[in-house]
Amino acid sequence: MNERSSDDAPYGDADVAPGARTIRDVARLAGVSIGTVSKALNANGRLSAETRAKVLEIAKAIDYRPNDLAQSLHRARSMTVGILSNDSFGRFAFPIVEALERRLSDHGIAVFMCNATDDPMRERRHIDQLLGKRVDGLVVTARRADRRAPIEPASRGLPVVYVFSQVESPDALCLLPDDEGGARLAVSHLAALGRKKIAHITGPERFEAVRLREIGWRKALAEAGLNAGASDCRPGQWSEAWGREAAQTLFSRRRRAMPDAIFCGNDQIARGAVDALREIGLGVPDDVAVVGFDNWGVMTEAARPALTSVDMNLEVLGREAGASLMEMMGGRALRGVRRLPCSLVIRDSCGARRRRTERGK
Amino acid sequence: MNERSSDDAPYGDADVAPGARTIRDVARLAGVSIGTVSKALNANGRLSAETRAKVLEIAKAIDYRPNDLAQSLHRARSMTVGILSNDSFGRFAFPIVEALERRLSDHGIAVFMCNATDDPMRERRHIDQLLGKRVDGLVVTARRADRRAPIEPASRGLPVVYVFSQVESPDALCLLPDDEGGARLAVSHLAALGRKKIAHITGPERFEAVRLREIGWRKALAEAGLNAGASDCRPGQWSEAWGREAAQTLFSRRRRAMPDAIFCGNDQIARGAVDALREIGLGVPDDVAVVGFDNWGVMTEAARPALTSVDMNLEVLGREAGASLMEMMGGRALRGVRRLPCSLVIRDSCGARRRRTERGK
DNA sequence: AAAGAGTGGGAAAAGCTTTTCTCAACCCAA
DNA sequence: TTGGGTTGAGAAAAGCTTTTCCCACTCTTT
Repeated sequence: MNERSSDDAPYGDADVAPGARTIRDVARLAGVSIGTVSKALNANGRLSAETRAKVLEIAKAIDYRPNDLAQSLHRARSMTVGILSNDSFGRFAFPIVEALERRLSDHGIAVFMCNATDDPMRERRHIDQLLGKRVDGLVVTARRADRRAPIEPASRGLPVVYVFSQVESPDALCLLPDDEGGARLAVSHLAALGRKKIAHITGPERFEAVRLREIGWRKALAEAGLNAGASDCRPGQWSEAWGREAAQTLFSRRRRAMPDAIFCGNDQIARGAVDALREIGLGVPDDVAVVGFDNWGVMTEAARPALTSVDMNLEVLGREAGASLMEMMGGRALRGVRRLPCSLVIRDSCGARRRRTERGK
Repeated sequence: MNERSSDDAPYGDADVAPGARTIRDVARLAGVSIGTVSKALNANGRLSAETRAKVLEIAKAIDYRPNDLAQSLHRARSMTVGILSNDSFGRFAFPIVEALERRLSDHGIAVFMCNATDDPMRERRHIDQLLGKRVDGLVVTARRADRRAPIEPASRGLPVVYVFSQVESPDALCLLPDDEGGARLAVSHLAALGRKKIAHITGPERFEAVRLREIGWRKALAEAGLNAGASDCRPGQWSEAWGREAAQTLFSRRRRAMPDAIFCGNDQIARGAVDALREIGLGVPDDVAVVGFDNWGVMTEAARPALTSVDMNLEVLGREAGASLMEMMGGRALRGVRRLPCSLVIRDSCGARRRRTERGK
């Protein structure tokens, strides 16, 4: 216990210069060269077990951590990517970005977050900054009505993935939810439950998502042998107020022309609709079934009854974006538009759930 | 036009090696040394105007961008900070993070986004990663019921700011909204409008914010010479359902004991309350005034009537966090708990707005 | 015309790693 | 005893900038 052993030296902070420890500190304390330290830490060259152990011990004792900047400089890969959001990160971008960050950070890749808020100058500055930092890839995300122009550096060979946003160039890789498919899912479900007259209240038509969801609605109606009344599709706003207003209009018709189901373009509209129906005195789902879109918990759970809704599986979108980006960073060239499937989350507003007749068991 | 001029050489991509251009490429094409290029780009040493112009021209032509990794390595400042979020970035963290990012990126500082989702292992990994990347500072944010343990590397001299989250150590700098003050603002406002019996429906008591808002409510009542009935404070859940339920209970009392105002712990509760009141047949704000907390647009605008609500000014919080972090990175030591003021956003549910009697003009 | 001052640009070090190449020492066998 | 093979570790270059120091050249002045 008293002999000269590795326990003798505590290697306190006093032994190393202030600031972060460098490989030099380890080398000096271990009495070896910096090359040897590097080899020991990376289990790389040929070293005696003793030397290796000694180095590792010291490195741990002084809490040495390799400088990623130097590593990146050396291997010409920074192990970082940038995420550029245009509309500020909102309800939609978040789950995506979160899943993406998780995916990438599991592979040791860190994520720079940049928010351009639709300001081209800021976007330009951010891209410059990211290029300066030598990011290995870029993710561009934004909820936008229209397609955006591709980011410039794509031409420089930097991998770029557009997620939840579509770009004009055919060489870009765009990941999007399958809005049309999601709409079909919802409307087919309603049709399968026996609904005959399914209306559609939705958001502003300048959104591509609105147009695609309407197409899905029409196709599903056609498949089910139903037809869309001339005034059964009501584009408007993404708000509860619009949902209420449109529902009121829809149900101020003569009784025969009233819908027995509404497929809504988002959950806020759907919630407005169920509120209006309740106030009119119609039961949901008994008289009218309602399905929303987005599966946004705050809305679906607070609505009475709880909303059945289409989920865009944004986390999957984020994960796939991460996976695609990593493939591209690995050298593969990906391009084109990929639309990932939505799913339908069934709650009480569509009438598919068996009515609970008893409370207890 | 035909003479030898600087327009002769387009300096196409063919003239430089693949990958990002380096200062060497510029030096070679300009026929000067790399030191000279550096001086020209940084307007630093003594150079002839010609040389400087030539270098700048070439740098621009080949789209040269200094390698931040090398710069950071050299000046031992990475110009990056990490943002560590514990609960996933949610409705609260977003505005903060966004303002923070904007503030920092205006100073050329890039932001690493890390999400630990309350997993200590992930948090540890993220911190290690950030330290490896030699971030100049760290922001920790999270909406949590309880105080968290301080991040470890704080002891190493790395500036850390806790925002929207409080930490046990007195040496830490914590930025928080003034929950108590916000509550007083709301309740004093109601009292000033002549309300005599102001109830409080709020969230789970394990949240410090709930406890502080209750204190604010009590103090404001006392200041106004009102007293809090024994059952006028109702902690519960952060949900609309709870808001409805609590309001129903509150108004199933005998008429004399009914409140004429409710201060709610958040906007969801407030919205549930106004819905319940409407269904009971009580008018808001005529019979009962309601004030929410958070000023969350989705709720305040959709509620009928639109909710008056306390705004925590999260963007200000984010901006201040950025400013504080930069001060700390500049060498100043900041510590302690700073609570930033809330403000009251007046809409229709509190009765302060003049009732619109005419529609047209 | 020569000496001194001033000016413009280059060389080199430093910042931290990784990796390759080289070298010294040791051991074993002939 | 000597030579060859093996092993362990160091030296140095490369990756990209910045900055300091120094040198050579030119212009001015006496």
